Amino acid sequence: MYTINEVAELCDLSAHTIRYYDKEGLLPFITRTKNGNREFSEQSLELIRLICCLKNTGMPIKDIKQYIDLLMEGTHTSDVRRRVMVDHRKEVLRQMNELKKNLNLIDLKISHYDSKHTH
Amino acid sequence: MYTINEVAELCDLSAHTIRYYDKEGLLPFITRTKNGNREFSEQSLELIRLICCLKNTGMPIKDIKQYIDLLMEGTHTSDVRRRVMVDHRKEVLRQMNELKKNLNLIDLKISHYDSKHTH
DNA sequence: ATAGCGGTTAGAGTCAGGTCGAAGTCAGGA
DNA sequence: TCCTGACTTCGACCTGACTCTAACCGCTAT
Repeated sequence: MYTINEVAELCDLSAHTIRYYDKEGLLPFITRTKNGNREFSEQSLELIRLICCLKNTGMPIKDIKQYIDLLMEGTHTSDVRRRVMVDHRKEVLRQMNELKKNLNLIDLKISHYDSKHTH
Repeated sequence: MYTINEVAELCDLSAHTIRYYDKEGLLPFITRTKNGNREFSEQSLELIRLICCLKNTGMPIKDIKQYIDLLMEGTHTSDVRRRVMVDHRKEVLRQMNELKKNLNLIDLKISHYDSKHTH
Protein backbone atom coordinates (compact mmCIF):
# COMPACT_ATOMS: atom_id res chain seq x y z
CA MET A 1 0.00 0.00 0.00
CA TYR A 2 1.16 3.50 -0.92
CA THR A 3 0.36 6.84 0.68
CA ILE A 4 -0.90 9.79 -1.35
CA ASN A 5 2.55 11.34 -1.44
CA GLU A 6 4.21 8.18 -2.66
CA VAL A 7 1.69 7.96 -5.49
CA ALA A 8 2.21 11.64 -6.23
CA GLU A 9 5.93 10.98 -6.56
CA LEU A 10 5.51 7.83 -8.65
CA CYS A 11 2.98 9.34 -11.05
CA ASP A 12 4.46 12.82 -11.24
CA LEU A 13 1.35 14.46 -9.84
CA SER A 14 0.86 16.62 -6.77
CA ALA A 15 -1.03 15.25 -3.75
CA HIS A 16 -3.43 18.15 -4.34
CA THR A 17 -4.13 16.93 -7.84
CA ILE A 18 -4.74 13.38 -6.67
CA ARG A 19 -7.31 14.65 -4.16
CA TYR A 20 -8.85 16.73 -6.92
CA TYR A 21 -9.13 13.63 -9.11
CA ASP A 22 -10.71 11.77 -6.23
CA LYS A 23 -13.22 14.59 -5.75
CA GLU A 24 -14.03 14.45 -9.46
CA GLY A 25 -14.85 10.77 -9.06
CA LEU A 26 -11.83 9.42 -10.94
CA LEU A 27 -10.65 7.28 -8.05
CA PRO A 28 -13.66 5.37 -6.65
CA PHE A 29 -11.46 2.29 -6.24
CA ILE A 30 -9.17 3.62 -3.54
CA THR A 31 -9.60 2.60 0.07
CA ARG A 32 -9.02 4.40 3.35
CA THR A 33 -7.05 3.54 6.44
CA LYS A 34 -8.81 3.43 9.81
CA ASN A 35 -8.04 7.11 10.32
CA GLY A 36 -9.44 8.13 6.98
CA ASN A 37 -6.26 8.47 4.93
CA ARG A 38 -6.28 7.34 1.31
CA GLU A 39 -4.29 4.18 0.65
CA PHE A 40 -3.32 2.96 -2.80
CA SER A 41 -2.78 -0.64 -3.86
CA GLU A 42 -0.53 -1.70 -6.73
CA GLN A 43 -3.68 -2.04 -8.83
CA SER A 44 -4.83 1.47 -7.92
CA LEU A 45 -1.41 2.72 -8.94
CA GLU A 46 -1.78 1.05 -12.34
CA LEU A 47 -5.19 2.63 -12.80
CA ILE A 48 -3.83 6.04 -11.90
CA ARG A 49 -1.09 5.55 -14.48
CA LEU A 50 -3.81 4.77 -17.03
CA ILE A 51 -5.73 7.89 -15.98
CA CYS A 52 -2.56 9.95 -16.49
CA CYS A 53 -2.07 8.36 -19.89
CA LEU A 54 -5.60 9.29 -20.95
CA LYS A 55 -5.27 12.78 -19.51
CA ASN A 56 -1.90 13.36 -21.18
CA THR A 57 -3.38 12.37 -24.52
CA GLY A 58 -6.09 14.98 -24.16
CA MET A 59 -9.04 13.05 -22.81
CA PRO A 60 -11.17 15.37 -20.65
CA ILE A 61 -11.58 14.52 -16.96
CA LYS A 62 -15.30 13.94 -17.54
CA ASP A 63 -14.66 11.29 -20.18
CA ILE A 64 -12.06 9.61 -18.01
CA LYS A 65 -14.64 9.53 -15.22
CA GLN A 66 -17.11 7.83 -17.56
CA TYR A 67 -14.53 5.20 -18.41
CA ILE A 68 -13.78 4.57 -14.74
CA ASP A 69 -17.50 4.37 -14.00
CA LEU A 70 -17.83 1.67 -16.66
CA LEU A 71 -14.87 -0.12 -15.14
CA MET A 72 -16.49 -0.12 -11.71
CA GLU A 73 -19.72 -1.45 -13.16
CA GLY A 74 -18.01 -4.73 -13.84
CA THR A 75 -17.02 -7.09 -16.60
CA HIS A 76 -20.22 -6.70 -18.63
CA THR A 77 -19.08 -3.23 -19.78
CA SER A 78 -15.81 -4.46 -21.26
CA ASP A 79 -17.08 -4.16 -24.85
CA VAL A 80 -17.94 -0.50 -24.36
CA ARG A 81 -14.63 0.14 -22.65
CA ARG A 82 -12.76 -1.54 -25.49
CA ARG A 83 -14.60 0.77 -27.93
CA VAL A 84 -13.61 3.83 -25.88
CA MET A 85 -9.98 2.75 -26.02
CA VAL A 86 -10.04 2.01 -29.74
CA ASP A 87 -11.63 5.40 -30.46
CA HIS A 88 -9.15 7.16 -28.25
CA ARG A 89 -6.31 5.32 -29.98
CA LYS A 90 -7.43 6.90 -33.25
CA GLU A 91 -7.39 10.30 -31.61
CA VAL A 92 -3.83 9.73 -30.38
CA LEU A 93 -2.75 8.75 -33.88
CA ARG A 94 -4.35 11.94 -35.18
CA GLN A 95 -2.37 13.93 -32.63
CA MET A 96 0.86 12.23 -33.65
CA ASN A 97 0.17 13.06 -37.27
CA GLU A 98 -0.49 16.69 -36.52
CA LEU A 99 2.65 16.82 -34.42
CA LYS A 100 4.64 15.43 -37.34
CA LYS A 101 3.24 18.05 -39.71
CA ASN A 102 4.13 20.78 -37.26
CA LEU A 103 7.60 19.33 -36.82
CA ASN A 104 8.07 19.53 -40.58
CA LEU A 105 7.19 23.21 -40.58
CA ILE A 106 9.58 23.86 -37.70
CA ASP A 107 12.33 21.98 -39.53
CA LEU A 108 11.66 24.01 -42.65
CA LYS A 109 11.93 27.20 -40.61
CA ILE A 110 15.21 26.08 -39.06
CA SER A 111 16.63 25.17 -42.45
CA HIS A 112 15.74 28.68 -43.65
CA TYR A 113 17.72 30.14 -40.78
CA ASP A 114 20.62 27.82 -41.61
CA SER A 115 20.71 28.50 -45.35
CA LYS A 116 20.90 32.27 -45.25
CA HIS A 117 22.81 34.40 -42.80
CA THR A 118 20.67 37.36 -43.72
CA HIS A 119 17.01 37.12 -42.67
CA MET B 1 -5.38 40.39 -49.53
CA TYR B 2 -7.63 38.32 -47.28
CA THR B 3 -10.35 39.40 -44.85
CA ILE B 4 -10.46 38.18 -41.26
CA ASN B 5 -13.10 35.58 -42.10
CA GLU B 6 -11.15 34.20 -45.03
CA VAL B 7 -8.10 33.79 -42.80
CA ALA B 8 -10.28 32.21 -40.13
CA GLU B 9 -11.48 29.69 -42.70
CA LEU B 10 -8.00 29.01 -44.11
CA CYS B 11 -6.31 28.60 -40.73
CA ASP B 12 -9.17 26.85 -38.94
CA LEU B 13 -9.53 29.59 -36.36
CA SER B 14 -12.50 31.79 -35.50
CA ALA B 15 -12.49 35.50 -36.38
CA HIS B 16 -12.86 36.04 -32.62
CA THR B 17 -9.65 34.16 -31.99
CA ILE B 18 -7.77 36.13 -34.64
CA ARG B 19 -8.84 39.41 -33.03
CA TYR B 20 -7.79 37.99 -29.68
CA TYR B 21 -4.36 37.13 -31.09
CA ASP B 22 -4.09 40.63 -32.49
CA LYS B 23 -5.00 42.12 -29.11
CA GLU B 24 -2.32 39.96 -27.50
CA GLY B 25 0.24 41.42 -29.89
CA LEU B 26 0.76 38.32 -32.02
CA LEU B 27 -0.14 40.07 -35.27
CA PRO B 28 1.74 43.40 -35.38
CA PHE B 29 2.42 42.82 -39.08
CA ILE B 30 -1.14 43.10 -40.33
CA THR B 31 -2.40 46.24 -42.02
CA ARG B 32 -5.79 47.95 -42.11
CA THR B 33 -8.04 49.09 -44.93
CA LYS B 34 -9.10 52.75 -45.10
CA ASN B 35 -12.15 51.96 -42.98
CA GLY B 36 -10.16 50.21 -40.31
CA ASN B 37 -10.70 46.57 -41.23
CA ARG B 38 -7.84 44.12 -40.87
CA GLU B 39 -6.36 42.91 -44.15
CA PHE B 40 -4.01 39.95 -44.47
CA SER B 41 -1.32 39.47 -47.10
CA GLU B 42 -0.05 36.09 -48.26
CA GLN B 43 2.95 36.66 -45.98
CA SER B 44 0.70 37.43 -43.00
CA LEU B 45 -1.16 34.23 -43.72
CA GLU B 46 2.10 32.28 -43.62
CA LEU B 47 3.02 33.86 -40.32
CA ILE B 48 -0.38 33.01 -38.87
CA ARG B 49 0.14 29.42 -39.98
CA LEU B 50 3.46 29.46 -38.13
CA ILE B 51 1.75 30.90 -35.05
CA CYS B 52 -0.81 28.08 -35.19
CA CYS B 53 1.97 25.55 -35.53
CA LEU B 54 3.70 26.89 -32.43
CA LYS B 55 0.44 27.12 -30.51
CA ASN B 56 -0.59 23.59 -31.49
CA THR B 57 2.73 22.26 -30.26
CA GLY B 58 2.13 23.81 -26.86
CA MET B 59 4.02 27.09 -27.03
CA PRO B 60 2.26 29.63 -24.78
CA ILE B 61 0.85 32.78 -26.41
CA LYS B 62 3.37 34.88 -24.46
CA ASP B 63 6.33 32.99 -25.91
CA ILE B 64 4.90 33.21 -29.40
CA LYS B 65 4.58 36.96 -28.89
CA GLN B 66 8.24 37.15 -27.91
CA TYR B 67 9.20 35.32 -31.08
CA ILE B 68 7.07 37.65 -33.22
CA ASP B 69 8.59 40.65 -31.43
CA LEU B 70 12.06 39.39 -32.35
CA LEU B 71 10.89 38.90 -35.91
CA MET B 72 9.67 42.48 -36.11
CA GLU B 73 12.96 43.78 -34.72
CA GLY B 74 14.67 42.72 -37.93
CA THR B 75 17.36 40.47 -39.30
CA HIS B 76 19.82 41.00 -36.46
CA THR B 77 17.70 38.78 -34.20
CA SER B 78 17.79 35.77 -36.51
CA ASP B 79 20.29 33.88 -34.35
CA VAL B 80 18.05 34.18 -31.30
CA ARG B 81 15.01 33.15 -33.33
CA ARG B 82 16.85 30.13 -34.70
CA ARG B 83 17.69 29.14 -31.12
CA VAL B 84 14.02 29.45 -30.12
CA MET B 85 13.04 27.17 -33.00
CA VAL B 86 15.72 24.60 -32.26
CA ASP B 87 14.73 24.51 -28.59
CA HIS B 88 11.08 24.20 -29.48
CA ARG B 89 11.90 21.41 -31.91
CA LYS B 90 13.35 19.44 -28.99
CA GLU B 91 10.16 20.03 -27.06
CA VAL B 92 8.07 18.71 -29.96
CA LEU B 93 10.23 15.58 -30.13
CA ARG B 94 9.68 15.12 -26.41
CA GLN B 95 5.95 15.35 -26.94
CA MET B 96 6.06 12.79 -29.74
CA ASN B 97 7.96 10.43 -27.50
CA GLU B 98 5.48 10.78 -24.68
CA LEU B 99 2.64 10.27 -27.13
CA LYS B 100 4.28 7.06 -28.33
CA LYS B 101 4.62 5.77 -24.78
CA ASN B 102 0.99 6.52 -24.11
CA LEU B 103 -0.01 4.86 -27.35
CA ASN B 104 1.83 1.73 -26.22
CA LEU B 105 -0.13 1.67 -22.97
CA ILE B 106 -3.40 2.11 -24.86
CA ASP B 107 -2.46 -0.69 -27.24
CA LEU B 108 -1.62 -2.91 -24.29
CA LYS B 109 -5.02 -2.16 -22.78
CA ILE B 110 -6.80 -2.95 -26.04
CA SER B 111 -4.92 -6.22 -26.39
CA HIS B 112 -6.06 -7.14 -22.86
CA TYR B 113 -9.66 -6.56 -23.92
CA ASP B 114 -9.07 -8.67 -27.01
CA SER B 115 -7.38 -11.58 -25.27
CA LYS B 116 -9.95 -12.26 -22.55
CA HIS B 117 -13.69 -12.07 -22.81
CA THR B 118 -13.93 -11.78 -19.05
CA HIS B 119 -12.66 -8.50 -17.55
C1' DA C 1 -32.85 55.58 -47.25
C1' DT C 2 -32.67 51.66 -45.16
C1' DA C 3 -31.67 46.84 -44.27
C1' DG C 4 -28.19 43.71 -44.06
C1' DC C 5 -23.59 42.32 -43.89
C1' DG C 6 -19.11 42.37 -42.42
C1' DG C 7 -16.27 44.46 -39.93
C1' DT C 8 -14.76 47.35 -35.36
C1' DT C 9 -13.95 47.97 -29.95
C1' DA C 10 -13.71 47.16 -24.82
C1' DG C 11 -14.61 44.37 -21.54
C1' DA C 12 -16.98 40.60 -19.27
C1' DG C 13 -17.77 35.65 -19.01
C1' DT C 14 -16.53 30.73 -19.57
C1' DC C 15 -14.16 26.48 -19.17
C1' DA C 16 -10.73 23.01 -17.89
C1' DG C 17 -7.62 21.83 -14.88
C1' DG C 18 -5.53 22.60 -11.31
C1' DT C 19 -3.61 25.18 -6.89
C1' DC C 20 -3.86 27.14 -2.46
C1' DG C 21 -5.13 28.19 2.34
C1' DA C 22 -7.59 27.56 6.51
C1' DA C 23 -8.91 24.75 9.90
C1' DG C 24 -9.30 20.35 11.66
C1' DT C 25 -7.93 15.18 12.95
C1' DC C 26 -4.91 11.77 14.37
C1' DA C 27 -0.55 8.99 15.68
C1' DG C 28 3.84 8.81 17.54
C1' DG C 29 7.81 10.82 20.01
C1' DA C 30 10.41 14.10 23.69
C1' DT D 1 1.15 16.98 27.57
C1' DC D 2 2.38 19.07 23.94
C1' DC D 3 4.61 19.13 19.40
C1' DT D 4 5.32 17.68 14.79
C1' DG D 5 4.01 15.99 10.63
C1' DA D 6 1.03 13.83 7.54
C1' DC D 7 -3.13 13.56 6.38
C1' DT D 8 -8.31 15.33 5.97
C1' DT D 9 -12.23 18.63 3.96
C1' DC D 10 -14.06 22.62 1.87
C1' DG D 11 -14.19 26.44 -0.77
C1' DA D 12 -11.84 30.20 -2.95
C1' DC D 13 -8.68 31.47 -6.32
C1' DC D 14 -5.67 31.24 -10.51
C1' DT D 15 -4.11 30.65 -15.45
C1' DG D 16 -4.52 30.11 -20.30
C1' DA D 17 -7.02 30.47 -24.10
C1' DC D 18 -10.57 31.66 -25.75
C1' DT D 19 -15.70 33.25 -26.43
C1' DC D 20 -19.28 36.22 -26.16
C1' DT D 21 -21.81 40.70 -25.72
C1' DA D 22 -23.14 45.23 -26.71
C1' DA D 23 -22.79 49.02 -29.25
C1' DC D 24 -21.00 50.86 -33.04
C1' DC D 25 -19.39 52.02 -38.27
C1' DG D 26 -19.53 51.98 -43.30
C1' DC D 27 -20.31 49.87 -47.79
C1' DT D 28 -23.69 47.85 -51.04
C1' DA D 29 -27.99 46.25 -52.97
C1' DT D 30 -32.92 46.77 -53.15
